[in-house]
Amino acid sequence: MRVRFAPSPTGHLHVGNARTALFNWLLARGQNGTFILRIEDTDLERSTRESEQAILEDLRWMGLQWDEGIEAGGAYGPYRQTERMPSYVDHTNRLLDEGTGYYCFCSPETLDAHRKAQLAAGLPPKYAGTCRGIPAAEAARRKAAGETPVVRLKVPEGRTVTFNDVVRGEVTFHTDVIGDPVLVRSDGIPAYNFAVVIDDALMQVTHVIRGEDHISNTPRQVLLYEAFGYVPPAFAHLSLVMGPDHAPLSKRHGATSVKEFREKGYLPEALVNYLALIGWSPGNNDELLPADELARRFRLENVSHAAGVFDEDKLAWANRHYLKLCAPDRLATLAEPHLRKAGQVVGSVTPDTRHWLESVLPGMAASIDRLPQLADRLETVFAFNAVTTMANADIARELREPGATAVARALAEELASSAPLATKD
RNA sequence: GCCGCUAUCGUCUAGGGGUCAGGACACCUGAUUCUCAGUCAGGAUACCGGGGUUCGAAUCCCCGUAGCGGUACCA
Repeated sequence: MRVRFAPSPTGHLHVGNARTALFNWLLARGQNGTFILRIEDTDLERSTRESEQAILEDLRWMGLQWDEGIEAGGAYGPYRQTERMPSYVDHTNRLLDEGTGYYCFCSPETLDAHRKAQLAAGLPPKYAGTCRGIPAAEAARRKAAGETPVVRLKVPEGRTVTFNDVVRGEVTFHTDVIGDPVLVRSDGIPAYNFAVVIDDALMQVTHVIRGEDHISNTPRQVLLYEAFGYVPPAFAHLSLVMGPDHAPLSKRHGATSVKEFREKGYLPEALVNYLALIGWSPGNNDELLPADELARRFRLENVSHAAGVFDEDKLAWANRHYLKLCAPDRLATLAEPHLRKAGQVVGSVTPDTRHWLESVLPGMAASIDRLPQLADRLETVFAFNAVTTMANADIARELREPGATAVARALAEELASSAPLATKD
């Protein structure tokens, strides 16, 4: 089994995409498969290396190691689409030679006018097929004369395309509602539908697990597999992650990227566990399980068909759970940037400070939702003022009770007999 | 508009022809000799609507409705 996650490097990793990556990873890990990471950077205007790096960093942070792909290498590279042009050119020529692909010289304006007219007439706005019949010789002459055509796929008329979706079952589309898709743009860069098919086929991907937004593209892709004589992989379309209002989760709902959740102080294992619970259940009424156990139980067939609402409260609940399991030294490491941000840690951390943090943080971590709240807890220690505290009548009365005095005395003795804290700063 | 996908508590879900429709988050109540958090014990809340099939439908079928996706030289 070979699966892949193929993000476009056009921004940070959205939790919805992170979930898609996770489901791929879970399947690969659980079934002893190979998890491939491919970068789909054919949108030249929006793709950046910075985004690519950010996505890689987020995936690593979540612990979703890939076996093959960008930076990891492998026998099916390169793993960045813009570096795979020779394959695309080769496949374009095959289609052109066979006549299943053809040059289209229609201008964007013409296309746009036609689309609007179709819409106005209440018809599906598909490409009219104007350039389907242009002879090869004429196309060659026009190209030589400087025109820059796109290459389209000739979608067969009057038939049906069916594929079996692992999560949804059989899905059928009629080719009459599919316009001839653009395979190669006028600048020679392949379009999504074309590049994915070639890459997935050449990389021997066996299961294409991706977002539901690609379900309508699938028949076009199946047609391409047919045109090339390749065996289509199994498809599995995951429903989308929504906001509380059932609109796709976006910035206006608050945090949406893995990076933001990391900065808000969620542990990677909490995010991973929670994300796995949207649209899937480990069974047995279990919810909080380590990633390897999730992978062991994961079945694509059990993934929900319906979109799920992202619930940060439940994420926080998972985070509380993992915060309690967090080892002291790791907790100190994770907390440090947040304490630093709160001004509680300044300069380099001395072994004494480190030791103190490791001993005091775990107790506090038991009652917080997120890492930054550790600073709030610590604040009660740093900001304690005996004078103002005793000025509070209720507290003063409370502390004068016999029981309280005994406790205070015992604490003072305990403190006096233990090693003093470092006081040099 | 057209095509496609989807529909169990507020939310994530289990289940799936005969169940007290189960769990979790959130919420409410009580306990934990004050409070907060935690923890523990309880509680309230759901099968989108209408038709069919059937002895029996939340479950199967059809229609409707709603949400989402697509209908790009974005992916």
